[in-house]
Amino acid sequence: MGRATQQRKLRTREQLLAAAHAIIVSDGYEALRVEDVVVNASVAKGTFFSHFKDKDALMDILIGRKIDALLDELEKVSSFKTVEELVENSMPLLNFISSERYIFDVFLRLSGALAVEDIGDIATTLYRHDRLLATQLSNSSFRQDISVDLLSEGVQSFSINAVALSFCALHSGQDLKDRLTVYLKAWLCPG
Amino acid sequence: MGRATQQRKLRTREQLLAAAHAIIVSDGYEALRVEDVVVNASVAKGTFFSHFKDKDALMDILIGRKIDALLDELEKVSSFKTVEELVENSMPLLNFISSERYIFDVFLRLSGALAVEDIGDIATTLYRHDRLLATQLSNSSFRQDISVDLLSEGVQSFSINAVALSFCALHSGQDLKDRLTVYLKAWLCPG
Amino acid sequence: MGRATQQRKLRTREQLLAAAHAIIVSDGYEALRVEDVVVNASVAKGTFFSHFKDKDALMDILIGRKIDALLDELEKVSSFKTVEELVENSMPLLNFISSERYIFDVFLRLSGALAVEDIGDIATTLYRHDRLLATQLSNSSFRQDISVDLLSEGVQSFSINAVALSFCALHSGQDLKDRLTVYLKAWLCPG
Amino acid sequence: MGRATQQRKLRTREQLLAAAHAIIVSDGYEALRVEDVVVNASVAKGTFFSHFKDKDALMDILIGRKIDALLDELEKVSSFKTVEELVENSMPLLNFISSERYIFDVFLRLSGALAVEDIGDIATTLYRHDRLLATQLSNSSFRQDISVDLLSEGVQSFSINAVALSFCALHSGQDLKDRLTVYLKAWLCPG
DNA sequence: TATGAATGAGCGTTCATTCAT
DNA sequence: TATGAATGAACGCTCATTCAT
Repeated sequence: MGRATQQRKLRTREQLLAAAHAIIVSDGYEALRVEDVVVNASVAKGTFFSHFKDKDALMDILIGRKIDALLDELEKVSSFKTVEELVENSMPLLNFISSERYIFDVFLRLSGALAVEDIGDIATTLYRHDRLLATQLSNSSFRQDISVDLLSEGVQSFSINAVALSFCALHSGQDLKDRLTVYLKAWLCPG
Repeated sequence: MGRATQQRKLRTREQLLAAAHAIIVSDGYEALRVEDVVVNASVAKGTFFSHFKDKDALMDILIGRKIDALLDELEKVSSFKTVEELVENSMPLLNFISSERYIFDVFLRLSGALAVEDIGDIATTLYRHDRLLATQLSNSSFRQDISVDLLSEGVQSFSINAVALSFCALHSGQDLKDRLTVYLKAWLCPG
Repeated sequence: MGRATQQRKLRTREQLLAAAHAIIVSDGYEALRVEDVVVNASVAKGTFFSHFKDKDALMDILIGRKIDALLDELEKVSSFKTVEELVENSMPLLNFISSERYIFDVFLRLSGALAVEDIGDIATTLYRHDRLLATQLSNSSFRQDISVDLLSEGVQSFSINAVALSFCALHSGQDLKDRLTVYLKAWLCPG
Repeated sequence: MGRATQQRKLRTREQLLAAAHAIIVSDGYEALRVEDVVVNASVAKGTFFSHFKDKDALMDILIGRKIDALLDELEKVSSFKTVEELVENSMPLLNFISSERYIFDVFLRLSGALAVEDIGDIATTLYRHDRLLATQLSNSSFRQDISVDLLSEGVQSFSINAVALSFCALHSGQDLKDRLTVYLKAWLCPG
């Protein structure tokens, strides 16, 4: 593949990603249609599939990019002094996940794939999240009777549960935070 | 509405449910087609939609019934002496939920609706599950520093997480059980 | 059938007609659904069909009533001095017919049935229209070289054509009148 | 769009039209089912709707083609010496229009759209009919006191009326012709 | 690599009408 | 007479994905 061809390919790919991003910003992830993406990118339908394995692959990249940006922020904190601090720092990510059912489903679907490398970019991102959380918890002084990995899995379990409950019309955004705080206090500082 | 007419409607409804149940037993939930249901029930397609809002509504009822049956079993136990006993008794339900991605999705979607009456039968069922678990935990002697409701929500969080992980090809059924045991020991008997 | 029963039947019938009329007034003929009629009349679906052969029968009555009222007005004129006068007097009826495609279709469908008695109320009404027009024309002094019946059929042909053209978005209500005037001058006063 | 692709699309379109035509020839327009068309054309259902907006759009094309063929015949005549000749030459088209209620309805619905280009092929065809008739009449020597366009519209009005009446069970095909002859003599040769 | 026509299974809907009670 | 559950044949549509050029 010549240099020019390579550049063209890259440009097309970015056009597709940009078009998809624009749609998501205005209409949400759920509403994204391959048809619209290719039209907005001024590219043929088939071209889409020569750049991305399938629609999910595109979604993973888009969601992965977003989460990566959020993790960049989260990474600035090396440890948590209190549960409140942990919750506070988790909110941007959780708010994103709870912003749309579609995102939550992707997240949940792939969070079971933590240790699997070949699933794609988003799995890497989620793995990064898992490791980051474990590291931060190991630098913090919560309960010491269980492994950091277990501690981390617990935090994730409660986070997911809190987000799931937030999809019920009765639970507002504030609820998510309060609920998670209660959960994590009981989990991280028992007794 | 005359008594006879009422009975007729009920009968048709049961025919529909029975036909759907038969399909699910042999081919799974995912494979259920409205077309097949009405043919097997010897009923017109229009009739289906006068009984159920859409296919999902039927699915909810079917899944709800199945869970109800499992809860009937679970209800025979009034308390758990050990985490192992709790896990052991939870397995039938968890195995069902993890038996098909479709079921898990329905379960997760509706488990956010606890205590909401107007969502339909399955919400009632999930509420029943929540209450049953809380009662059983209150009769058991696990950690006493937090409310029974919180204890119950934690159990559910970990259960869902364990099931979610079980959908990753790497984790087998045995894993689900072991993983949950580890989780719940850390949750129910900290320190 | 007892007197009381008879009265009840009549009352139900009027309830149905009233309910239908209300729907038509607010949503038009096209939008009328048997379902809505029976609900508004607080009557069962089947009852509708014991009062009217089918939905069309109801429509015919409703449209027939409306046309009859218009003919009552038209009847006050015994002859036309000019084409303009004929057109002017025809407009209420033509405006009604052109007010909705549905009405036009019914009108056209049944206007072929002029001499047939057993088609229903509306046929009688259309027959009345035909006779009325013929009488009025015979009292007028338009071309005398052809029979009054033929003269009348021509007027009706042109009227229908003018209404048909009015359904094209390009032709407004005023057009209908102007167009018809040109037609009828050429038809009624040739040479 | 590549030449080959373009040809392929055209070929598919013709397959669809051919399949539909075959059905119509054997069973009539009324009996045409989209399902049957796609099966006979060995094409997916989705393909149908990417070629035609809906079933009606296909019907319009088919009816338009048929009328076009009839107009090709009619075009061979440049003028009419007598009303009988005009009627005689009009019969193929009128017989087609009166052969099925469905066709008449389409014809009537669209004949209001004369001179409107964007309605579709059939409108173009009807426009062609209108122009052809006007030209033929202008070459003939019927009444000269009115414009050729008006003369033509009158012929069409009477034709439509004659066809409409032919749908009444009482009027046979012969009637249509006779009736039209009477109408047109009075219209074209008054006095 | 790019193109875009074609795929295809199934859902939800419509709604006048019938018929057993 | 009144009831209302049941009928049933299409239609339109969805939309990610494939494949021949």
